[in-house]
Amino acid sequence: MQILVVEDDNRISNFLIKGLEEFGYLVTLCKNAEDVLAHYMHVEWDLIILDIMLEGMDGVQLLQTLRYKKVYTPILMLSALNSVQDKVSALDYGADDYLTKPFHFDELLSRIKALTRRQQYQQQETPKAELTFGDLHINLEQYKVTLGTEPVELSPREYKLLIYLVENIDKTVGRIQILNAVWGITFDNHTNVVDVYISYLRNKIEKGDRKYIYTVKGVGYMFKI
Amino acid sequence: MQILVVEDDNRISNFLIKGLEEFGYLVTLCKNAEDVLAHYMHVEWDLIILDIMLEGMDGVQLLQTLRYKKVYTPILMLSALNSVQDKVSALDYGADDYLTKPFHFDELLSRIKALTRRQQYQQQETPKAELTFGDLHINLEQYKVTLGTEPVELSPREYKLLIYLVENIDKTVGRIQILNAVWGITFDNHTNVVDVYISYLRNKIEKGDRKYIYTVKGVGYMFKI
DNA sequence: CTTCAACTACAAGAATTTGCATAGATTTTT
DNA sequence: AAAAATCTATGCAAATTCTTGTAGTTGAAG
Repeated sequence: MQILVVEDDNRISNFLIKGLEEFGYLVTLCKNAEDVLAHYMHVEWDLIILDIMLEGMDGVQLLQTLRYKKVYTPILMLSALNSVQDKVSALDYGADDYLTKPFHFDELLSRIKALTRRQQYQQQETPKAELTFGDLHINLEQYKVTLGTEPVELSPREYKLLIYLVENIDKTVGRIQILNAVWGITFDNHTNVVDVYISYLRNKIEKGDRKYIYTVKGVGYMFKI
Repeated sequence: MQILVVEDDNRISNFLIKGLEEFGYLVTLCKNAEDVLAHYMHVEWDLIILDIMLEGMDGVQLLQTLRYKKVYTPILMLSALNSVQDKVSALDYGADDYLTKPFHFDELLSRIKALTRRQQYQQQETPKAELTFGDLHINLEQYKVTLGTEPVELSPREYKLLIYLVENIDKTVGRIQILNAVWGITFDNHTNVVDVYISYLRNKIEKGDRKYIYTVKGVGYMFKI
């Protein structure tokens, strides 16, 4: 689930990103409205969280522009004020929901769930806590991976990568695709972090001679039992 | 057990919060009806305690609005007057119980117990007052923790944190999640209070070499026997 | 079958982040 | 006023992340 956060206050954006990531969302931050239009529109976001108050073009203007451009991604507006006027204009211009700061994180989560319900049933109709692939066990609640009975110590990034591969089991996923999903949207394609982390993962979960991660030359990687 | 108190008189709210926390409830205060609708509705409260007299939108109006919005959380109304009219309209509009100030705390407690009985049997078929994890005993009624036979002196915040971790036993809880549940609403993630209090707790309950609180790197903490 | 360019694997280490302890400032309670 | 509790700030060691550079692999053209 990819969420774009448009917010120029670092304190708030940090809080949002960290919190949402704790709950398994992939979050990308954009600090101003102009950049959203210039660079972030070609990505298919599941949700956009948009602050009303922004330097330069403000949130409502961006909202208007997006809807004018026929972007129908669910949009959740954030505002510091509980101004009725703001709320009305936001909803008038096509926002899907509206939340005033500060809020309980639970509340944000439940609204996100409501707004992305359409997509959700595909991914998590029954959120399983335990996944098993041969010897490999992944406990999603405990963030714990074991190989047979042996625990596997994965760093956060390694874990995230494994989860992504596993979610796309039997499908080849490209490097850029992985980069987007695991590292967040980035325009840097002169990096080989993906290769490096695939290598780390292999060292940790393919200690036996069982193979899980297959290289698809020229394309990317595939997780397979 | 999470209780929301809606009350604008500080004297009364302090009294309620302190008293309820002594009996192990997690209490959140909201000072006006508007904020309840704006910020607190999407949290799954076990009980809402609602003063009839409030600045702005009053308790009965809020009650009506909540029920109209299909919020079926048990609601206990508080009133300064023993007005039959108030009582009738409160119960008419869907309050579950009604209490006039001043009241004996015992009475409030027994009504809370009655109102939350429905949920209780789901969570704790036999509502245990005493939780035991290895050497660690937590007496919820007496707000007392012992390690073996040795009493453990916890500050209120430490206790609240412990209870939250224990309620989520075997599940990893993130820092933001903890911050929200134990410290209340905040946008501040440039704080390390959670870490500090985890450390305090560990010092107090892991005096032997038994471990209870596990760090999940990059994510948060997990309570485990 | 050999060659070679493109692709992949991974070691080493620099840079950054994280978790934790400690000290002390501030607030609340007694 | 004293004590307790809460929270901030800081430093540091260890873990993590990511870059760079090199060696190895692959597979298609000759």
